[in-house]
Amino acid sequence: MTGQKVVAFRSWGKHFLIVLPRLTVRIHFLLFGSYSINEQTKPAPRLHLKFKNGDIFFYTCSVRLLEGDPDEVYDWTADVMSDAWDPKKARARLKAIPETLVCDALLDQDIFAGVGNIIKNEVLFRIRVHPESQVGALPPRKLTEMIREARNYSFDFLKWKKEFVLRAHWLAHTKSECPRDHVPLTRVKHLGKARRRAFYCGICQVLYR
DNA sequence: TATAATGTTTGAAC
DNA sequence: AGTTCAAACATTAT
Repeated sequence: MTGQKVVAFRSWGKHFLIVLPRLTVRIHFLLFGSYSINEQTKPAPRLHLKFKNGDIFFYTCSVRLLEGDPDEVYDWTADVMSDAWDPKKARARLKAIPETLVCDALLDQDIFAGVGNIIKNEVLFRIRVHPESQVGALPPRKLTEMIREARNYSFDFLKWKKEFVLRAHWLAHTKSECPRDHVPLTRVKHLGKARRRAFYCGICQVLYR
């Protein structure tokens, strides 16, 4: 990497990419990762890049090198925040896995790259779909909504995150009462194949089977 | 203060 | 050979 110029900073889903002429550094921040620019703010950086005009530090993250052109590695149409995001492709991919529970489908990075557990819970609450619904049982309009809100909520997430008000906007995730029906939300510790936390309302979120 | 989680990879176990 | 599962990573809010 020494002496090579950064060609681009990019992202695909939860991957942050530092593109150099012959290789790409792939950062994944996992649960607790962070970065700082110019000053080191934490004890042990996983990666420290020095440039003529400054520095970048990455902490507690996964760092991997990718050979070659990222356009050969990544399918940008699957990235929910990309300009290249293609909802029709997402729909086709979902059609191929009708038995899959929607709670697992939303976390599938090959379909919804970038969507995580918080977004999963909030999207399903917004569209009033029970997390254990089967993809193939969703009415066409609900499927459309799920695909649309996966992208939509991701942009809300980013906006609120930057304003430090993300948590304040959660309607279901970690909540104990349904803001619509004022009944206790169901909290499941390990739901679906992904075995991730789920928060949902048994009244307004419809189970499609 | 102890606990659990916004996520992924690895490797053992089945 | 395929899947399933827990551990590991190590920080932070609750």
